[in-house]
Amino acid sequence: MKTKEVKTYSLSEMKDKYIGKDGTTVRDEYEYELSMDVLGKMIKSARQERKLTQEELGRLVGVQKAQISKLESSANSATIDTILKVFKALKADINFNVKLEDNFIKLA
Amino acid sequence: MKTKEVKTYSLSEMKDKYIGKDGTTVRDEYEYELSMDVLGKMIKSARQERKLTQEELGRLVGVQKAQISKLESSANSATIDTILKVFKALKADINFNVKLEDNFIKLA
DNA sequence: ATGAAAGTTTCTAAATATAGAAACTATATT
DNA sequence: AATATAGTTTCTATATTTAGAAACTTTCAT
Repeated sequence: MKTKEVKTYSLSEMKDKYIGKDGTTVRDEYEYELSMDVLGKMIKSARQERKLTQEELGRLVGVQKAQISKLESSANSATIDTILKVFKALKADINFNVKLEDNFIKLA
Repeated sequence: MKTKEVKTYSLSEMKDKYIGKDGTTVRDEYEYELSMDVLGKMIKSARQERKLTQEELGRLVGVQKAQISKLESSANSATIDTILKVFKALKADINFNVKLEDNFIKLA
């Protein structure tokens, strides 16, 4: 997998952007640009919110803790299937959207 | 890849849910549950909005038209890398979020 | 400082995705 | 109906991901 150095934000940094509103955080409504990097961090963050160790999450997913570690550190580019399996085990919903940019020019 | 039969909506069906607001559609703000199925349909829909054939998109991504066809029909579970490559070629931003469900019970 | 628990890395094997090429099918257009 | 264009499927090869197991390292509590 080819990787590129990009400015990253820690999850907590990103989550700090949330606006507290009578108890419920809007945090989970915050949108992230899709990347394996952020996805891995989201898995870790969700696992921690569930108070699970990598081994426990592994058991829920049906894999070794080593797999969870690899996913969280985005050691490689996971398949959609794998991502879904993990979030399902965490009882988390993952939603997305696509937005076309304005600057597209179709060349002949 | 294991698949499951689920009730699906066509992209246009889904997009019909948008609320028109002075010219600009809110359509692109609509959120979809992550699945290879929907992802494939989004690629197709975005490609069509760009007025590209599968062959042309293939050229932009750097693959044969057959690959684009496979992705759009979700013949398999793509990797995040592949998904990103395609949306990048389409000059489209893909964002996501994760929401923890309430009904999680950690068993001992 | 020691020990236990949690997380990471490395090795190997197996499964799956990616890819091109070519044949095939479907869709339009005239 | 014939042709061109667009999209799909099949075949084969290669690359990559997934996975377990075990060794290793880090972190944390005492």
